[in-house]
Amino acid sequence: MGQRDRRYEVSEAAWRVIVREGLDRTSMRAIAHELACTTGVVTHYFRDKQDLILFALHQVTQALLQGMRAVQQQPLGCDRLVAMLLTFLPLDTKQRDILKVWVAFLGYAVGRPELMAEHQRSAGELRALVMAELQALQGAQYLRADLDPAVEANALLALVNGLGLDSLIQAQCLNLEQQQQVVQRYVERLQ
Amino acid sequence: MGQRDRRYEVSEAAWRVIVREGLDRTSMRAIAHELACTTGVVTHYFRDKQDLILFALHQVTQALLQGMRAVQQQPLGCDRLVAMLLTFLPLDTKQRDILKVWVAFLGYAVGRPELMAEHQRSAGELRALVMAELQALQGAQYLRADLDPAVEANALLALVNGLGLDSLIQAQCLNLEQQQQVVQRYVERLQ
DNA sequence: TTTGTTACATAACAACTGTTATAAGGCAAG
DNA sequence: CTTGCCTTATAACAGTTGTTATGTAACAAA
Repeated sequence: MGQRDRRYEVSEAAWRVIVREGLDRTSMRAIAHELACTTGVVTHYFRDKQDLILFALHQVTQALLQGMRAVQQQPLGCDRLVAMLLTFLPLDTKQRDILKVWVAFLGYAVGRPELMAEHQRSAGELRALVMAELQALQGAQYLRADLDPAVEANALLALVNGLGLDSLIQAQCLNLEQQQQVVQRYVERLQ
Repeated sequence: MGQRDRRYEVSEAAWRVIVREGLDRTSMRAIAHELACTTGVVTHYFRDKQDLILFALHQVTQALLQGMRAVQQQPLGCDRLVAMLLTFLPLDTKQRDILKVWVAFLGYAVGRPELMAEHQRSAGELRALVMAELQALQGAQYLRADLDPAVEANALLALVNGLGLDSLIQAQCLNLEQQQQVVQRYVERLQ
């Protein structure tokens, strides 16, 4: 087991504590306890707590990007775009946890410009992917030529972000099927 | 100056600290310092810190509801619905701060079911308002009769929530005019 | 004036925080 | 074996946290 893997283990332990107890209760000692070891391990693989936080936040971005890239295996088409967008909805426990950690970090970034900048970069990468998808669909005549890919990419991401958030809050919201329909219909209107 | 007002002053001081420094750095002492007094004031008007947090969170909900109810003065129509939805977008500094505090609290509520339930109640009230508006518009033949008000209310709120969030992250996102257009177009499709 | 309530200040408490230094064991290379 | 590195444990540090108790003015009611 390399040191790389150990870093991931610490980060994943941090995730579990964040999801279960909240980010502010995720102390070095709590992470170590989750990993069933002492704080010596945590401090050995991460300089600072901020170092750990940034690593864990980066993991969130990677998880989201990985989910989106996975559906790029499918053949080009509007269904692929929809599938890509549905990646953001918390359909299983894992994606639900990803969203929870993401929200926790976003709230934590309020009043912290350097962390908010990290979110900005992350959102930029995701938007670029969706925008490229839209342009590809436009080029293949799947979508109308008069719409602005940048605007639509933002709108679509905002929509799925909002839907995912509502799911997290569990505001007696739409079930997953209904959420998928909402996204589906929005995409259909772009055709 | 009654005791009610003093409670609001403390809560507003807490808001300012949250926006400027982040929720986790918003300690009793920081709030007192922001109010230019000692912690005795804070502890005198709030039993717990949780008591203070819940009050401040409730203030966020009230601020959002107040903004939505204000536009209900306008004559019924699709423009009123759009105006109601635009309430959630951070067009000025105050609404931007409201959104920041809201996001901070939402992230803080991860791993805290009782706080998440408060968000749930808040979201429920907002959704009820939008849903009532949709039903009124349907009754007046402004909107198509075949669409489900509950689904559309959720979708619309998700859209504006997502747009507002993107604005907060400042992800080189759409400017306010473009965001308004996105909402406007979505509503037009419901007609 | 006396009394009692409200409003605020001060100080101390134990618990917890991130950080750091030091030490001990595991294990491969020489 | 010895040497040195990697990993982990332990302990202590100074600072911050929420909470609580106590003290002290201000001020209205009696």
